[in-house]
Amino acid sequence: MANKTAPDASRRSERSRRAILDAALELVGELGYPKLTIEAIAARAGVGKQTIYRWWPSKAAVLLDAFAPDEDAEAVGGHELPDTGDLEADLKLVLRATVDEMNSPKYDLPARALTAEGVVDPELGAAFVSRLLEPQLQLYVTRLRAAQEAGQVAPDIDPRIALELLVGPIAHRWLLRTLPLSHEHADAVVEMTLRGLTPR
Amino acid sequence: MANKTAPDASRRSERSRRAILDAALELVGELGYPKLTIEAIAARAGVGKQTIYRWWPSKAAVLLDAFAPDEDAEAVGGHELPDTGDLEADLKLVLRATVDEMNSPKYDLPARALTAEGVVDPELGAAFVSRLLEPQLQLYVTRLRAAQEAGQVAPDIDPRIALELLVGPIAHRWLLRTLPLSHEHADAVVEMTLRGLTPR
Amino acid sequence: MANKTAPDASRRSERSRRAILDAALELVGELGYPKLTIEAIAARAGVGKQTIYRWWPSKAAVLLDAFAPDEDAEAVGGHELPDTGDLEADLKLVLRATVDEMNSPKYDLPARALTAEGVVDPELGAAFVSRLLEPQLQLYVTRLRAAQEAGQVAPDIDPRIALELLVGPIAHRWLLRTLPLSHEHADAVVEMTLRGLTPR
Amino acid sequence: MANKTAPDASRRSERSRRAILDAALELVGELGYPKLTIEAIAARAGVGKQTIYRWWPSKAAVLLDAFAPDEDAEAVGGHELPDTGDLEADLKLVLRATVDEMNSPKYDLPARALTAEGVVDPELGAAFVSRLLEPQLQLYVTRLRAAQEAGQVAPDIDPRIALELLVGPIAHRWLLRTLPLSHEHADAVVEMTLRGLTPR
DNA sequence: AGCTAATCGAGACGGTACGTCACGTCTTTAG
DNA sequence: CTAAAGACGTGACGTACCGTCTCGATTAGCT
Repeated sequence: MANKTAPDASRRSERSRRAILDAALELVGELGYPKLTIEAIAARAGVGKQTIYRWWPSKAAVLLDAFAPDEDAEAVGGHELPDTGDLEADLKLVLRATVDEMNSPKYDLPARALTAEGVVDPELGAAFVSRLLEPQLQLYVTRLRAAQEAGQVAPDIDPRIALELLVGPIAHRWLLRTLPLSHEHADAVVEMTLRGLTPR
Repeated sequence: MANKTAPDASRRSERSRRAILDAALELVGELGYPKLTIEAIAARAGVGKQTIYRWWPSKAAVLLDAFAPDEDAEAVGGHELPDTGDLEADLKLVLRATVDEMNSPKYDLPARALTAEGVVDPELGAAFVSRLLEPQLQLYVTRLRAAQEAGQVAPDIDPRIALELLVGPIAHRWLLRTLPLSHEHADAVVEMTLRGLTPR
Repeated sequence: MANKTAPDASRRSERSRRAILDAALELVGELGYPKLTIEAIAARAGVGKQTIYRWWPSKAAVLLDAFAPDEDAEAVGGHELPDTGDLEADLKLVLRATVDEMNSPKYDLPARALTAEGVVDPELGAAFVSRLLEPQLQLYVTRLRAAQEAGQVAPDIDPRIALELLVGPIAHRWLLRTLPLSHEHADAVVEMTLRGLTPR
Repeated sequence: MANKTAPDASRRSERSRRAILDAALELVGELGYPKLTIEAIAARAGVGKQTIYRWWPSKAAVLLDAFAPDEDAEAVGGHELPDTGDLEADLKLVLRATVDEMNSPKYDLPARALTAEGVVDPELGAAFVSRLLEPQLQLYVTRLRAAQEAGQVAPDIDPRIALELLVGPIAHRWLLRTLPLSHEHADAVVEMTLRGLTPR
């Protein structure tokens, strides 16, 4: 029961909403997240500050909306992973694409900002994960299950953990900048994940 | 030629340094990182603001110093990983300990704060990695090489990547809170990393 | 030619008008004039803001209407001053009543607010004077002229100035709060005005 | 006991104080009191807003300081009324000067603003009266007492009331704008006050 | 052992952004 | 078609911290 006299969403100005979201994306690119201010977003969007505060609780939330695919827009850049029958090749393809994305400033900057904020603000983090990350991860689960049915992956493997072995190392390098991300690295992660360390 | 009139470190007040570091740690626990302010640290430490600005470039740097083991102090809770000859057991032991640490608020809060800040501020991130993270990761490299020599790990495995398969998934869950961290999860990661996904 | 699309007074809602005026009076008592807002009046009156803006140019104007006797209503608490033939007694009676009014919070607060606003806003001031003050002052003129005809006041006296000698000192104390208003003070003003300072 | 952690007045910047006071006076002349904002004063003075809020509770208080003679500066435009032995002439001189002052925009605007604010804000009103008005009024008391000793004023006259008969009517016209202020009016007030209304 | 220069606690300063409030205008919805 | 409701752009509010800058009052470390 919202007792905060919630605003009437049906009267909301779509014009302003878009302007705010666009301005936020532009500015995060120009200034970086820490220097991004609500006042600047409002100014750039030609909007009153209150219009931002009315609809979003924080600049992170604005950015999340700005960055997230529009609700209805089907899928997040495709709603399934490729399945050529060759699991290793398919995973390499996808992880290489991920690496490319993370290496492109257009994606990198806002994504880092949101991720960092989510690390520290659990509420935002939850939103980030459920709206952006989890749908992506489910694609891996689906693909891995298909591989399992095709006998290419051992039946006792938990696809959730498997996915983490693939994605975790990439995310680690990306977020912490321990070593550069590269196609070679992505390939190595896929190969090692599929085969394991132990000699056979 | 440092024309910034660098302060004379020999005259530095150890008393103030400790008070600042302690205050920073206390406050990050009480308020969380975003509400942590230099003014509050100064007030809590009974110190002038300038004394902080003289010695640290940002609140993140203060926190890094506060959180980091004292320079020379012999490493970060031990300078090697256990080596009982049983690689799987040893790794489980270590990763379970890591999980426990991440589940304890005393470690979790400041560590998240620093990590998040490092995600977004490359300079701080580099310091964080080289002072805190990398030394830890090197321990894995060392242990894995030992296992390689003992024939428990295939000779063509790159220990750096291997370590990422182990640590990446844990870090992923910790930072993004996709799913809870647990001993079971740590064990599963170790097992899957060692064996790989492919049926054998 | 009024091109401001003047509202059609014949369609005006009397219900809303009264509610607004009542709300304004209530609120000025509760909050004082500076904290009185149009939004609060609208809310209290259960009225849209536009309904206020349509009919009044400012909150001061609302308050003026709220405070003023209804247009045609027979004058401002009686349309003449008493005339018992004893000028001094009559004036004391009237000024004592004025003092009492000014000492009663119900009158004091909105009257001060309006007066203060009129001091600073000439337009409102003019309205205030012509609608509320001047009719009152004319009563003094009338009474003084009667006294003049009865030979109780010297024929060369300008009743307008005389009235100011009576009313000015009371208003001075009231508005500037130099010293408290009292019946004794009112009496002293009447006596001194009638007799003058010079020994006779 | 000030528990608001009062600022340390000895460290106060005289430079900023003057700039603020000057800016306030300038701006009240340019914009009028209601449009005078603290932000504008700060901007014009080249000063942070906090520096104003640190030392003054309201824009009215700033203006009071700006308008008031500097504390120590001896007197408020002279510390006594003229005494030529001719009371009537002396009073006319003084009241005519007062009228001139009130008719000059340079004095009129800020003085009205302060007076109006004092009418509505008792705290400010008290400061206004005790710092600016009362010292002036005391000069009348002194002059009238001298006249009393010289036998030009009846001994039972209360100089305080007498002064109000002189000043009240002028203030009344000034503040309420009932009729214009003029030398003739001032003269008439003096004459009528001295002689009274009653025929002699 | 005293001098002297740096650091220290303190906090005022010019700023920027915050999040809130009210303004006066405009649009949408229910009677 | 009016009027309630309230979202909107605007702009000021008063507060919180920023990072810089004086201030004495301790401290050192070097004569």
